[in-house]
Amino acid sequence: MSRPRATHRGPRASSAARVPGIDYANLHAHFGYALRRAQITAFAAFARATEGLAITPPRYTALVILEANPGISQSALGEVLGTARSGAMMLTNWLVGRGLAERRHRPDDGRAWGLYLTRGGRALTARLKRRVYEYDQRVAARLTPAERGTLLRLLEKLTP
Amino acid sequence: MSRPRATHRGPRASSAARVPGIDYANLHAHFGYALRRAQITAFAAFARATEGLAITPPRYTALVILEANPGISQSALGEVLGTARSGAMMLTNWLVGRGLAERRHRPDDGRAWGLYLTRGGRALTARLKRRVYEYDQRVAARLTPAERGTLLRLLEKLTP
DNA sequence: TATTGTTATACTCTATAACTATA
DNA sequence: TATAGTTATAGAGTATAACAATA
Repeated sequence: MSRPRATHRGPRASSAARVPGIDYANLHAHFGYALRRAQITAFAAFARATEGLAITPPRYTALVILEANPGISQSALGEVLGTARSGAMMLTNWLVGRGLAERRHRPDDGRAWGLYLTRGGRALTARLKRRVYEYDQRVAARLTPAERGTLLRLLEKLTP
Repeated sequence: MSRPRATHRGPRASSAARVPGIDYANLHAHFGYALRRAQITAFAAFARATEGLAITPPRYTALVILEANPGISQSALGEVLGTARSGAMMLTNWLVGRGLAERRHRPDDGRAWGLYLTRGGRALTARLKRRVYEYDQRVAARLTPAERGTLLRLLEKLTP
């Protein structure tokens, strides 16, 4: 996925700390392992930022993408999220059911929907963006400003 | 989780590439998003490294932990993996069912098991470690040696 | 023939809670 | 009373496959 495809059920308490007395061998020298641990930390921050709002990472991504790409089709949304069409549909159903997004028929293509945020969806998205950004920066606060830029650059370089 | 807790079902085809024509807003400036994309790349490499072996990240972690901590209890293993006791049990059942690990009664505590790799488990673990390391390095090859060290250091610093 | 959306189904992983046996 | 292991159950998330409508 491009595509943050999350398996994430909402707030989780787990931390990424090492268990004392355990020999981790060379696990921590692996990028896959180190990335996973860091991601758990970032997930925990996301969960706190969206507490009580039933927003998961893919839902958040969908809101941001819909805001920036009004009229996008369900298939394209699924492609961005890296999920199958059926998954994009259930996600869209959830957004529509909450009154956050709506489907509009496309004049040019009778098969596809155009997806749009509702007023409530735009309001929630704006609020979420502030909160998620705030908690993201709180995680990043463990690094110096220079280190933050370096980390983002290296992560981007790692990803094709 | 500490704890690489994977939701990962084996080889997955998804890539982490951007979809052309889509406005991603400032998603890529978020550490949570960037970490997730990088992790997807690392997962894909892990899947290739373990192709056909039915090894998932938590299973791999369990093998490495059992190798380095012979006699560890199921509860401790669950704590390392960041999963509930029931999850540690199912994972252990899987390893035992494949003949990779065995439970031995502890002389000092009648409640707990001591977990040990079998000879086959040790052989598979040794093989997996080489392969996973190889693919991990292949991902890291997109970075210079200096950048690799920097990335690991920054990821470690990000994680409490 | 290919594509969009839809529905149904199954599978994996995980969590919770209740139970037992030991401590 | 607390802990290790076990079992059963439920839930979220995802994938696959088949179908109808449209291109």
